[in-house]
Amino acid sequence: MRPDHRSAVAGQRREKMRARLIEAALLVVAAKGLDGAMIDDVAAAAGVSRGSFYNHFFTLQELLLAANRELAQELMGFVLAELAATDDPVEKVAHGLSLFLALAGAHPLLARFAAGMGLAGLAQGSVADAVLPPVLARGMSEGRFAAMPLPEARDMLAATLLASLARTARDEMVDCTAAVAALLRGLGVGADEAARLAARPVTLPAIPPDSLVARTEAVRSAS
Amino acid sequence: MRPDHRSAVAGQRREKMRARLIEAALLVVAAKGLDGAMIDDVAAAAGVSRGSFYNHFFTLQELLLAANRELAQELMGFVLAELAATDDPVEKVAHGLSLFLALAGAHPLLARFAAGMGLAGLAQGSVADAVLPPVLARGMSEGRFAAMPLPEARDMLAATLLASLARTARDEMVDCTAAVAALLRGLGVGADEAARLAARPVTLPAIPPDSLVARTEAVRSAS
Amino acid sequence: MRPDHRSAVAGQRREKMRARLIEAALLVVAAKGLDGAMIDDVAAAAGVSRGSFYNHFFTLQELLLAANRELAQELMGFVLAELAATDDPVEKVAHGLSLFLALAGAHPLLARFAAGMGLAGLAQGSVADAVLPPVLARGMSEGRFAAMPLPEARDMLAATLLASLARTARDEMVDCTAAVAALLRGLGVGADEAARLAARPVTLPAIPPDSLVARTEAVRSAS
Amino acid sequence: MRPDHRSAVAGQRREKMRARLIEAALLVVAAKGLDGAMIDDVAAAAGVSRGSFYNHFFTLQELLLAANRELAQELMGFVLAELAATDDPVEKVAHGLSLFLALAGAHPLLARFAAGMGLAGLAQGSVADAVLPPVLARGMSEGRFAAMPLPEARDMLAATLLASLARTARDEMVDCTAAVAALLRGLGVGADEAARLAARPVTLPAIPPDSLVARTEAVRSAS
DNA sequence: GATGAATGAGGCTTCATTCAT
DNA sequence: CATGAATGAAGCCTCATTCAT
Repeated sequence: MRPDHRSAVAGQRREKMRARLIEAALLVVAAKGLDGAMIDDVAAAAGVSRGSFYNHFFTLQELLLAANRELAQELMGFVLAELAATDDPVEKVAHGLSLFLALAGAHPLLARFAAGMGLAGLAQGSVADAVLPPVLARGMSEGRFAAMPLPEARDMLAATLLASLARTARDEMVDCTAAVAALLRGLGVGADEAARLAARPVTLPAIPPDSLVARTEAVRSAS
Repeated sequence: MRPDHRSAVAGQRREKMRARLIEAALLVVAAKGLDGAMIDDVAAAAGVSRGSFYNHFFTLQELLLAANRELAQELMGFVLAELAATDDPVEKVAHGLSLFLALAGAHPLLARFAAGMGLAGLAQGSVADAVLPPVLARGMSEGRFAAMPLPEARDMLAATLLASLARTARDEMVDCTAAVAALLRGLGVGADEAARLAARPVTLPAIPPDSLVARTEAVRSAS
Repeated sequence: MRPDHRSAVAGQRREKMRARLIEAALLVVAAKGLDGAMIDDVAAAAGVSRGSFYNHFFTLQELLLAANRELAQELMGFVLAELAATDDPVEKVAHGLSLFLALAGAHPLLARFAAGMGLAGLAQGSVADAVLPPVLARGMSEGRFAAMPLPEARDMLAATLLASLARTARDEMVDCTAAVAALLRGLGVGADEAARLAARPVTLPAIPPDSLVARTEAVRSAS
Repeated sequence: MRPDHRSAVAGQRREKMRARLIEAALLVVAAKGLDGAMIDDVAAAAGVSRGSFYNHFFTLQELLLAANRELAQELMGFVLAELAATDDPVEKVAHGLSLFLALAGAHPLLARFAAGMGLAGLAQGSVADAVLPPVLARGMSEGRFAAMPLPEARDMLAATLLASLARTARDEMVDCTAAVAALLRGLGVGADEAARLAARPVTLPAIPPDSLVARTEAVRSAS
């Protein structure tokens, strides 16, 4: 039990509490909406005291942003892992969008959370902002996409996906194939290729049991 | 001064107060965001007392929805008036999107309000929901647009426009031509035609001085 | 019921609530000490809601300062009224100090409040600061007091009185005659004259029933 | 390393920690005032953890009283050492008051702390209460001071000194000579002798480098 | 209708204290 | 002993809503 061991243990516990709060935030926002979420709710959902919240975050906003960031990073990780073998930018975008929508359909909790966060989740610095522009740029430079400013392209994809999430969150049906095909066309992909790529069936990525998504689902189904 | 004259005068005053409150709501939401807006702020911005607010609306939510509705109706009216002479659905959509973005660019106040209202402003029953589907349906049936479910098409247009408004509200530049061209391609319009239609210069619709938009700008510049 | 009448009535009501809060503050500080006083206590003691407090004061500190100021002004008014006929600065100071101590002895509530406020009550801008220096200056220029800087003289008088109030507040006996005589000597008055003036019996000033002091005593005895 | 050696070492460490906390308390109260001081501040200023505080004191109040007591004892020790050679009670009081004011002037930190503690620092059982009455009693019995109750005399001296400290703490100038002369006159000393004694120049007592005062200054200047 | 004082539920934040490591 | 995360009681403050004038 040397000092560095002590502090390592302390750091792990701290990290664990932070993770619990983030899971709780996902659950609460999914259940009561962004504006219905309160610090007390989150603390209660995490099974900790009100004060513990303040030991880790200054404001609810800060926690929600952290949750949004971690969630997006994790999802993006799953999607990118699945796309690792794909080299063509058009296929990458097509399959990526489909995978993303499939994930949201399989985990309505996430759809509700993301929809609740709204356009704020797309802001500069978001994960979408980090991942989309490079592949779009490559596709344009290779002539696979029509040339257009990156922000406009990114916004069209991200905002349309977000609208789909919002529909999923409201339990409305979403025609993913049509949505992806339209977006591909918008990027300049030919109608036939767009239709073919959008129609390709997707396999849901495996969700490791210690991931944020899995843990949150576990907590939810337990309650 | 017969009773019906009295009540007519009273009705006019009532209507005027309602209008002032709606203008005030636009200003306040544009300035402080949806969540920062409070009844007191709105009443103060309208130059009336807190109590007067309750003589006209039950909740702030109600006022905001009314403001959103009136604003959207008015804007849509301007755009549709401009499009009255256009019969082709593709041209109608192309020019309509361009006009809408141009209006938002000219009146950042509106962009900020609409961005503040978020995706909620697109919900079922919204003005966008009333206007877009018919013209999209006609375009599809005439073979001018690719066939796709209407909700997906409407969401792509509305959400992408909203993202553009949000960028305008943040004082970022928006490449309207590129955005409109991408959306037209997404709807199935050929790249060349999309580029040509999106590039057509727009004339800002005239804003009648007694319109909500004009009055709000007047109040804003006075303060 | 003309507009100005309406607003006059409103202003009176506002003033009344302010007065009630100030009375309540005196009672609460006297009962629980400066640091024990809380906004809730004051509101409850005034028989009004928590929110009403905030309609009139921003912070408890502000209310306490207002209470201190009003109390000091009123007391000083009683004392000065009694001294109106006295012209000699030495007599004025001697009798004024005695009267003040007698008032405090007769109204322990005030002693407790003033003692609770501590030296802060003597700060620049206080009533003592407004009243003492002129008479001290006159006494010095007439050669009745030893020449010395006014702040030092004022502090000696005010701080020593405050210490006496604190003893009164703790229910200890205070020898007012001795204290006043010592202070007069400190100002440069001869020992004999100091003793004679300090020993002069005082008649308590009449307390008008609508004064802050009287109203506070009434509220206290009612509870 | 026999048990008693171990415990002796432990005792020294304990004593050292206690001293660090007391120094930290002086610094914090001087910087943020009595009511602004919090356990966390003190612990942080001492460079130890919150928990360590509780290993040495039960409450903040206890620490502050200890700090006040140690500080007063130390200061009084410096002053009394300087006065050891003086036998006459009048000279003892005169020089003692002057020394005390000079010390406070040279160490504004102490003035701020003492001013922050307020009249509470003068309460029964305080160091001033232990030191002043005997010398005042002797002076009165020898006919050097006017006869008066000891509490009144002690309060006049202590409260006036405290008011001077408060002025020093607010960075206002204090005319020590005038203040001391007035107090001596108040005690019954003739004006001429009072003026002469108060005007006598004082030599600041030497501050041993391991004293509380010196250590605190050292910590302060290091930060 | 208009006014704005009064209300109080509801949520926020601090900070003294405990306690497992 | 030292540490610092966790706790939760205790206060603070806002703001939607009511209501007498």
